Amino acid sequence: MIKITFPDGSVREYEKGITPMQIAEGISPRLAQEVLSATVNGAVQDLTRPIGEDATLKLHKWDDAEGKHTFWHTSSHLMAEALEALYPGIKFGIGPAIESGFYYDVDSPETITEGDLERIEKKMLELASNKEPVVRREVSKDEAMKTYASKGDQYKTELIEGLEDGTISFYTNGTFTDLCRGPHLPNTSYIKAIKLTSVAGAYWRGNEKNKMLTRIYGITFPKKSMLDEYLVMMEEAKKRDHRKLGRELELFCFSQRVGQGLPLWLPKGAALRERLENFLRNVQKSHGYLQVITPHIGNKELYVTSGHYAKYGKDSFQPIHTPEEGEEYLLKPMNCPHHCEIYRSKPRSYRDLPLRLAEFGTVYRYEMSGELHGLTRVRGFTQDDAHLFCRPDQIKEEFIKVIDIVLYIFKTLDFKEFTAQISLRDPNNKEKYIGSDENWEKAERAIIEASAEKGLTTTVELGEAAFYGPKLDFMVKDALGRKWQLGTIQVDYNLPERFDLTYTGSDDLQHRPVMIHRAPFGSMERFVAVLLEHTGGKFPLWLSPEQAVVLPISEKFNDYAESISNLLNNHDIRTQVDDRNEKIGRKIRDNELKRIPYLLIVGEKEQAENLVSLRVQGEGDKGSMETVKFIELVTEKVRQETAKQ
RNA sequence: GCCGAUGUAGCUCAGUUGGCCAGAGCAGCUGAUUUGUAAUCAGCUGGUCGGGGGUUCGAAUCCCUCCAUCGGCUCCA
Repeated sequence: MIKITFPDGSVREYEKGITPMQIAEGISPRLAQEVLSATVNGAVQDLTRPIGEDATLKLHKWDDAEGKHTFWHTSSHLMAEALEALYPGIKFGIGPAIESGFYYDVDSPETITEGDLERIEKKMLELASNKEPVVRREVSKDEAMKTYASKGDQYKTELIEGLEDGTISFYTNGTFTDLCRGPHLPNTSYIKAIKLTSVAGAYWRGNEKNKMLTRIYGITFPKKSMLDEYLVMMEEAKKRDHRKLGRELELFCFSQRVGQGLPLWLPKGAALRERLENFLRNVQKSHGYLQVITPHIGNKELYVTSGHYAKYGKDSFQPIHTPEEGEEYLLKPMNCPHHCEIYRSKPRSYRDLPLRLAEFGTVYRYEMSGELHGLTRVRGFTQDDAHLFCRPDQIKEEFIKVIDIVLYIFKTLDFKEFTAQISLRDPNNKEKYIGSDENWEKAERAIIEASAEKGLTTTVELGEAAFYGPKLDFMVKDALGRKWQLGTIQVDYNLPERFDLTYTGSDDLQHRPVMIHRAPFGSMERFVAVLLEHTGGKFPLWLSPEQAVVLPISEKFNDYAESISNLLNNHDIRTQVDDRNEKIGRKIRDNELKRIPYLLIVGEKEQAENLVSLRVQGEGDKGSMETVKFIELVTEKVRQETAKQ
C-alpha cells in the first residue's frame, strides 16, 4: 500500500501502482470525467501512469493552468496526426501548449495556408471522435535516435541530440507517434471543439539563420459552447484594437508618403498626449527632476563614444550626411549620450547628486519592416526619458522613488494587471557584461530589495540584463493578450565610464557616478496604444480630448447652447456644441460613439429655467440640473481621478 | 528582414469561370425638415480597382516586380 496526500492535507491509502485516474474514479464519477492530468510529487503527469510510492497528488481540471496545458498539448499532437494524414512526408519541429492554445511547427512539402485550416480542423474532429488512446512508451536515447534517423527527420534527431542521456518518452495517438515528455490526456475524445486560428512562419529553434518552418496556431475546448464564447471574446477584443480606435476617434494616423512606422498625431491625439506629458512632468517636478531639451540629431562621434555605434552597428542608425563639412550626423536612437554631455557641462560635486535630467525625447530607430505594429512598435517615438546620475549608495533609494512614480501612474490610469520583471546577469557568462562584480551585485541587490519593499510581485530573468546593467521592466497586456513592455528602470555603469563622468566626493577625490535610465510610460506612442486598448477609447475624464458636448434640440437653441459651452470652457471643461441640423436622437448617437463622457441636451425647457439635461456616456439620461451643479460634478470627478494614491 | 495572407471611394465591404462607361451603405456637400434622449427625407460629389511592367481583341479579375497593411518569427520602448 502507498499513502497519497491530497492538497487539503488529507491522506488516503491505495494499492501500489494505482493511477491518478483510478483515484479520481474512486472519489466521484464526475471528477473522473473532468480530470485532465495530475501533479504527483510536484511533477505533472498522465492520469494513466501508475504511482509507485507515497506521494502528494493534485488532480487538474480545465480550470487549472496545468489542466488546460495538458489539454492543449494533446491537441497539438492531434493536429499533428491530422497533418500527417493530409500531408504525407510532412516533418515536425516542436508543438507545445501556449498561454491560450497551442501550435505546431512543421516543414511541409506542400505550402499550408489559412485556407487549408478548415480541412485540417475537420480531420482533427474526426480523429478526436475515434477516441484514440494516447499511449506513452519509454525508449532509450539510441532507439529514439534510430527511429527518427531512419525517417531522415533532421528536426527530431537534433532535439534528441540535445537531450540528456536516460529515458526518453514517445507518445502515440492513432497513427502519430511523437517524441514528447508529456503529459497527455488519456485519449483524444476529450477534445470537442477546435479552431485553428492562424498560420505563420517561425524560424527553427527561434534562430533567424535557420530554416523557416510553418507554425500553425490553434485552440481547442472540451465543449462547443466554450469555443463560441472564446470567438465572441476575440471579436470584442478586435473592437478595442488601438489602430481601429485611433482612426475612429481621430487620434493618430499613418501616411505611406511620410513613411512607415512614422505616426502622425491628429489634434485630439496630440491633446491627449500633451495631457499625459504634463501629468508626468508635474509628478517628476515634485520628485526633483530637471527638464532639459536636446537636439534630434547628434554627431556620429557621440555614439562612437557611447559605444552604441559599435554595439548596434551603423545599420540601425539613420544617418544624415553632411559631406561638405566632412562630418556625419545621425538621428538619435536614444537620449542618454546627450544627457551625459549635459552632466559634463560643469564640474559636479557629491552634493549635487542625484542629478535627475528629464526630457520627452523623440528618438528614431530603424525597426525591421515586419516588426512595425500600430503605435506599439514604430520608427520614430518619444520616450518619457530621464537619467538619474547618482552615487553608488543612492541607487536603491532612487530606484524606490522611480517605482513610486510608475505605480502612481498605473494607479491613476487604472492599470491593475501588470507584471514586473527583474532582469539580472547570466551568472555563467559574466564576461559578457561591463562593470565590476561588486558593482553588479550591489545594483542587483538594490533592485531586488527596492522591488520587495514596494511589494511588487516580480519574475526574475537571468541573462536578460543589458550588457551595461540590470533592469526592472513593467509589462502590460493589450486587448488580445499580447504583452508589451511599458515602464523600464535600468542601472548603467557603462556610460559614466565611457563619457568619463565624475564628481568630487567629500574626500576631495574624483568618483564615478552611476546612471539610472528610466521611462515610466516607456514611450508616449506605446503607452497611448495600450491605454486605448485598456479603456476601449473611454478615457478617464481628465484625459478625454472632449469632455462634454452640448446638444441643442433644434437650431432655435443654438445660442443658448453656445452660452453654456462658453461657460464650461471658462471653467476648464473641454466643451463643444453639436449645432448640426439633425434630430436629437442622431446627435446623441454620434456623440455616444465618439465616447464623449457627458452630453448636455438643451431645449425650450432648459433655456427657460437655465438648466442642462445630462447624459452620461454609456449610462443614458440623468435628468436636468443647474449648469453650476454640472461644473461642480465634473471638477470633482477630475480631482478624484488625478489624486489617486 | 523572413513565412503566409491581404490591398476596390475618407471608412466598411460587393464585384461569379477575364467581357457593356466599376457598385452599395456610412461619411462629405446641397436642399427640405426645426426636431426631446442611440441613425429624418431627397438629390449630388467622390475611384489611374496600392504603384509599375507583362499576357490578351479585352484585366479590378491571370503572370512578374515593387510598395504598404495584417497574423506570426527574430528583434525591441
